[in-house]
Amino acid sequence: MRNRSVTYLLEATFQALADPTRRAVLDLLRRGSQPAGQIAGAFPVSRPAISKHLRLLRRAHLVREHREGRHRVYQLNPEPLRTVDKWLEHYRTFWTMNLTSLKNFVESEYAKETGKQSSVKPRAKNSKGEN
Amino acid sequence: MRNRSVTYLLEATFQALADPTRRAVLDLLRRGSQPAGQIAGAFPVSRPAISKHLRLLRRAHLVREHREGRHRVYQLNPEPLRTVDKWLEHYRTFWTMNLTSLKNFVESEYAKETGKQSSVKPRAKNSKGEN
DNA sequence: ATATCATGTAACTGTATGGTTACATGTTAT
DNA sequence: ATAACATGTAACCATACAGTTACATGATAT
Repeated sequence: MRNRSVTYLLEATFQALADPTRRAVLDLLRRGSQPAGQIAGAFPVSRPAISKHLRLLRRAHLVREHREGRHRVYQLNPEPLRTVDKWLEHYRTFWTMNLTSLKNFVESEYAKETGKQSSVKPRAKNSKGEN
Repeated sequence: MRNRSVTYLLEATFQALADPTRRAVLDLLRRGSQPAGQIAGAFPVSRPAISKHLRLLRRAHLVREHREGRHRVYQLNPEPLRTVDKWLEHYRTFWTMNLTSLKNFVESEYAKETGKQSSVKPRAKNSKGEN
């Protein structure tokens, strides 16, 4: 379903972005569309290797391809990156928060859930001996 | 420095984010730190499987771990996601640009239909045959 | 000391990835 | 038709990973 689609899209996208060569291909395509051979020429690996990278990028819909004579021109499609951006949204609040207050927040949440005292700050344990 | 390079960090991060279970773990930790066992309890896979996921998340520095008695409490570390956010920046302009061109496209279509002038310059076709 | 709990690691399996070279397919030029 | 070009795919190899079960380690409680 939709939820499944987003999950799958994110999976394919992150997977595609995990490889430095593929990220470099995207960076390259930011400057403009290019045929496969020209893309391959920009990297120190074999042409078939790039062909396979392009396949993964296609699978993630990060690039589109159209034929132009005997060339296959690849074009950047930023759409999936927007999905990544949206996914990041949940976490953005975390780093805008001051790191110290984040730490406190997280630890107090843990304390609430477990009823246990977090080991960091307060030493006021009950009658138990410390150290 | 342990921070080899942004490239390496991005690689480990995207790699870690590629798995839906690991993303779910992060989503869980957004609510608060938890010991490994409790995290594992939230998923339908075996505990060692989660343990390995946590190892990858650790490698990407997406979580931190500290011992608390016989528990190992895992805490979200959003820092690498900030790096991802920064990486996305290059592409963000891209999709806002796409939205802009889409807007222009829609407006020009509207103009064609109504004969109204829009902000998009009318294409002066050359002598080439048009159908 | 011993049992129990919490957790990581080893060993193993099946699958995917990243790389290579060799080959197939389709397009353009002669 | 044929040669040359652009590109993808197959076959193969090594490595990584996601999952499993069995085992090792370390902390608590008795």
